[in-house]
Amino acid sequence: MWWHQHNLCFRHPIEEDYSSGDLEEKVATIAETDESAESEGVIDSYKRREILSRRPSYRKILNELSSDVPCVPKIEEEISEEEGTPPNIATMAVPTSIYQTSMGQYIAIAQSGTIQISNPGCDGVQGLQALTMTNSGAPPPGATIVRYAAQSADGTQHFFVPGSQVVIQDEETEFAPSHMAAATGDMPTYQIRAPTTGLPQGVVMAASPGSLHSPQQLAEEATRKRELRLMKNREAAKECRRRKKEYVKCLESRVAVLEVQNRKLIEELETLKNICSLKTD
DNA sequence: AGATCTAGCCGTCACGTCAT
DNA sequence: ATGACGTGACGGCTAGATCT
Repeated sequence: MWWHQHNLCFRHPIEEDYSSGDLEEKVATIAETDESAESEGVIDSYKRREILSRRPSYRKILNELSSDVPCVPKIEEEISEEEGTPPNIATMAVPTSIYQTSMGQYIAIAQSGTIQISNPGCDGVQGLQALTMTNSGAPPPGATIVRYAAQSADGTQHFFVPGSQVVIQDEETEFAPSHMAAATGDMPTYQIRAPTTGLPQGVVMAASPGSLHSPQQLAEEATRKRELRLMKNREAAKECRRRKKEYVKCLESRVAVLEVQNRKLIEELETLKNICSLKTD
């Protein structure tokens, strides 16, 4: 596979990643026809899809690179799989679930119901922020208001918690009673609710699939599932793009390093040549 | 100033891979 | 077999640059 070779090669994306002869032939054919097709403004997207599939994840590729070259940083694995509990969380209450947000923050949900948020970039307890669950209040039915002692608020954040629920940062504290918003000052409010983004905020689908009977309920369930899938895919796409950027940056830095090495080797060669010519004279 | 181009980002779809 | 996940492709949107 091309990323196993120790020489860097940038190729048209359509050419990437195919080592089997059959596929290479296909790729070559497609790559050639691609140009002509593009000139005609016609691209066989079906064939292209066929060729473009089976590409390993950027994480895999980059980690392959990093195993070859120690200076290449590895892309972080999911904390639940490889990294384990972040150190600044491990020192606190024993969590039952740990999640990572798209902002890189860790959320630990303890058995007691306590939610802890930590910023991986911060040291020790500084990066850990406590959440207080206040289930008894005026918030909409089914939604749990979570007060989050944030140190800095930078836009809306969605956190995923067990049971296909979502923790949603409410910048305007629109679902918190005004007196609560006043009491929390600048602290943003968070809600835990079902990910029904297509439905009005605060509406929670309570029915389980097994208890659905009417066509309307089935339709609602289907909509809910679709919304959930879209939301997850949205997040996945963001993460994928982030990894891709990281991957490209890594390749660029490798190019820079290899160019320097190449220059040095050329200089060395010239020096040796000069020495040889002097000796022969 | 308005039109056009370009690059970058995002959401969605389709599809392959992997784990269960 | 099936669901979750990762990623390429595509189209829409936007901001900045360039052209007329």
